[in-house]
Amino acid sequence: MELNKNFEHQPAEQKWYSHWMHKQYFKSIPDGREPYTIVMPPPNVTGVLHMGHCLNNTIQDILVRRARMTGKNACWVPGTDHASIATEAKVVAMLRERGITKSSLSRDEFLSYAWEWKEKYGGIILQQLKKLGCSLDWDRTSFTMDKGYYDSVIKIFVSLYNKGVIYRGKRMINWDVKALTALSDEEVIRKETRQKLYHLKYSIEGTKDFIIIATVRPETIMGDTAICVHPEDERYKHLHGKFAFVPLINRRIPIIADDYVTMDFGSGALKVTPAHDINDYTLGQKHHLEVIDVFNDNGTISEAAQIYVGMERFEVRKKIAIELEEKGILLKTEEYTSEVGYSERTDVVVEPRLSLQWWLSMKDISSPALKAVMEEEIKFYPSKFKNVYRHWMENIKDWCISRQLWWGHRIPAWFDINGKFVVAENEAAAVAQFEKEHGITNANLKQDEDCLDTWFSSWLWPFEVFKGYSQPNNEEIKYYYPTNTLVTAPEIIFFWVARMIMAGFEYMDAKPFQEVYFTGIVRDKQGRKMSKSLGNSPDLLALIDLYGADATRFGIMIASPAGNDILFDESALEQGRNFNNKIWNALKLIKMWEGRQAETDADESSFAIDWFGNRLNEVSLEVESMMQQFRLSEALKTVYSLIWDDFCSWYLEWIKPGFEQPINTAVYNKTIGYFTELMQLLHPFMPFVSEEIYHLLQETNEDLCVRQFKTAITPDKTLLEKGLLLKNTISGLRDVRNKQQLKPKESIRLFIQTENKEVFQSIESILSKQINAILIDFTSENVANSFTTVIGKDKFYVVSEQPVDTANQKSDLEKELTHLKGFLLTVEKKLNNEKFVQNAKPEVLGMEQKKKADAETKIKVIEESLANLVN
RNA sequence: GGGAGCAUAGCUCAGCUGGUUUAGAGCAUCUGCCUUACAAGCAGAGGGUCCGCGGUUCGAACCCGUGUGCUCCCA
Repeated sequence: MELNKNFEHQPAEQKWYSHWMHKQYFKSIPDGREPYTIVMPPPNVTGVLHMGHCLNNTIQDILVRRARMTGKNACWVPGTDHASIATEAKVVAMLRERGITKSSLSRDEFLSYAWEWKEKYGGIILQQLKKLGCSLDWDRTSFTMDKGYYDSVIKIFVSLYNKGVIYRGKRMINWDVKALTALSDEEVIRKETRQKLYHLKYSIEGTKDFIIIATVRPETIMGDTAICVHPEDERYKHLHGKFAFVPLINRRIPIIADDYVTMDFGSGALKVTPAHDINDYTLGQKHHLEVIDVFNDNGTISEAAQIYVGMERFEVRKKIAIELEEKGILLKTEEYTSEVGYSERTDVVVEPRLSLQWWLSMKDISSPALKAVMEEEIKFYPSKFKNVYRHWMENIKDWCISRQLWWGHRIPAWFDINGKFVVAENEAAAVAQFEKEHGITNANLKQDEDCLDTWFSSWLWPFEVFKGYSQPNNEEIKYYYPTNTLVTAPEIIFFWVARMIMAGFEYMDAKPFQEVYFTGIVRDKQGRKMSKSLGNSPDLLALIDLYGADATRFGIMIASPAGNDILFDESALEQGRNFNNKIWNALKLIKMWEGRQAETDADESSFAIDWFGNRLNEVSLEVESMMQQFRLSEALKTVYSLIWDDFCSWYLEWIKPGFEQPINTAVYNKTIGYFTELMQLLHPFMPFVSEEIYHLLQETNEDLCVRQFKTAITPDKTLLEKGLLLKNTISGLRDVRNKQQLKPKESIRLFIQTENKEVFQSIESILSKQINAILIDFTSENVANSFTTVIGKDKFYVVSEQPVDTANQKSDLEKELTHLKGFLLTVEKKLNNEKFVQNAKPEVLGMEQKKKADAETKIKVIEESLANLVN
């Protein structure tokens, strides 16, 4: 069979993905096996695949594929999130392009556009995950606004309302003036922002005096309803209880005292604007101040402000500053940097605003969720996130769950014209409920216009994808729940992870997952977070096309320990592609032997075969343990090095027959077996190339994708050590050849001075092949005209046609001698320390004694060599 | 302002219970090789004040304190 020069990823990816699908390997139905379940964090329905998804889903696929190969019934559930704000924003933008404004549409009209958009573009991301090789059970694809899921969200709202956990309340919220909706605290991004601090004069009633106020928001002065000073501030004690006038509009406001004020910030006097600042609001409530809202929903100035009505807030900031300056009220401005909140979705400055919203009381519902993580009923990897989690859960605030949007789950509250309301699953139930609660029959009710926060639906994800709430105790929920592993970004630990845990305990009476693996954040080479605005996010599909899905998976996994950010570097993908090529070439080599087998003497290769078999067992066990600890990056590195170094660089070279010579059939078959096992180990990480090679190695109807791992046995330590000795000896002697500037084709004669003659005899044939020696013999004394080297405790004399470079050799030996003597000194220092001998554990003591003996032997051997050199 | 974390080779990171040959790997670098699987390769080599200072200990990259620098979260 003629093989291509390089592995061609594109045809292999297409062929194997559709083959796996055809065989329904990813499909899971409950059976007698132990389940292994992962629910995918649902991406936004309008999203496209980016680096974060790539990392996250590669990790999940590795875990799922490995589980599938170890006897588990693996079930990985895909799906998408309706993402109310993000999706609605996209639909609004799309409509704007067509010349349609949202306000000109009815709710139903808008929603039909939104659904049309969702059907057209929704779920592109799921198709992209197939390119990456993700082994998802596609029949289970869920969407947070599927009919059944939608109904469950509504029912849960009603249930929580009836339990008294959901309430309606006027609170200070974060208002997005562009999206025209409330935002939860988590949706607000704080950024250091350069601002100006304006110092303004407020005149004091009945005097010619004035008080100076420093503010970054002069456009809100029309909403001022007090001035506050610190009660102990000597500068202002005479003003307590007096009144001042708001500049420009001359409204009379009291001067109050409260120790909330920081005396040494600005002038020490604070303007209190309860409608537009959370702290001022609290202060206002304490002192019973009036609340004057000077903004409209969209961030323009309202009638209540009296001036600048209808103008945009930041425009007004500039204009009012000019007016205040002209009128002599603005004393000075300073540069000032502070943190300002921006909307995560629209990136506009968030306006604190008093608003009537729906709230979920978090205190009771959160306590089992906190306990479960603290007591490791749910384990976090890495565990440092436990602290973060605890800190948030212990200071948890009520959750604002209403959003002024249409795309989402509409709040099931029904109002009459007088503002009386009931909460019910549907209109008919509401009418009945209204009669019960308010004594009014056949009331004319209108449903709340608002939607629920997206996370109020996705917190049900781990059980509702199995209909655990809508069809309690069904076969699937009983089998798959609690799920096994959640793989997610630490950014959404509060948004989503914490709330899923709460919902799990509240509605399933059990945790939603056993363990959470937090991935890192993908950053670019300079350590910047990848984002659209920076344009530093590479086109993932282009990368997959170029390097292949396996190489992409390799590149993103090779340097990404759990919870650490990963610096994305395209050269890692290149390394992955080179790895593919390496494996491919190993296959080509073996394929060359396919038709060139004979019943020759296999003794020469027996050591290689025994050694590699043991090495394979050793690494299999290591990988298993790393996988259990979620050390995926290290596991991949280990497999990489097993294949590249141990298999290709050592094993294959050791068994390789001479030019055009046949290979022993038994050795050949053994090698095919080893290669197969290597591909199996690699498969979870790089599924396509491994499946392709598996099928090319030998004709089979089985697929690697579902091949079960055999149990690794404990390796033979002496054999492994012998392998190590062989490797070290070969490297050491190759170094001698290099230093002697011997060409590969120039052969040498080798004399070994050792106490372990039998060991070297058993590896002699491999050794001679690897260092191109025409003769290997043993000696008990110095060999004349040779280049001497000491490897471990053994001495090697290399005889070649080249003249021996004594000076070079001498300096090498001296360097080694200095090192050893220094080393011996530290060991002796320890051993001569009485306290060490008394306190150290016996095995440590023994080790030190062995170190000393070894070093002394080596020193002796080197000194002898040096003495011989002088002669 | 409050809290958490990080600092080890040029880069990315291991180093898990303090002792495992005076610190390991991959990538990059350098030297030599187009050796009949692979130049996307082979063989070999060099490269370190384990951030600074102080302490605990027979013994510290690891534990404690402190300083510096960076990152993240919360207000």
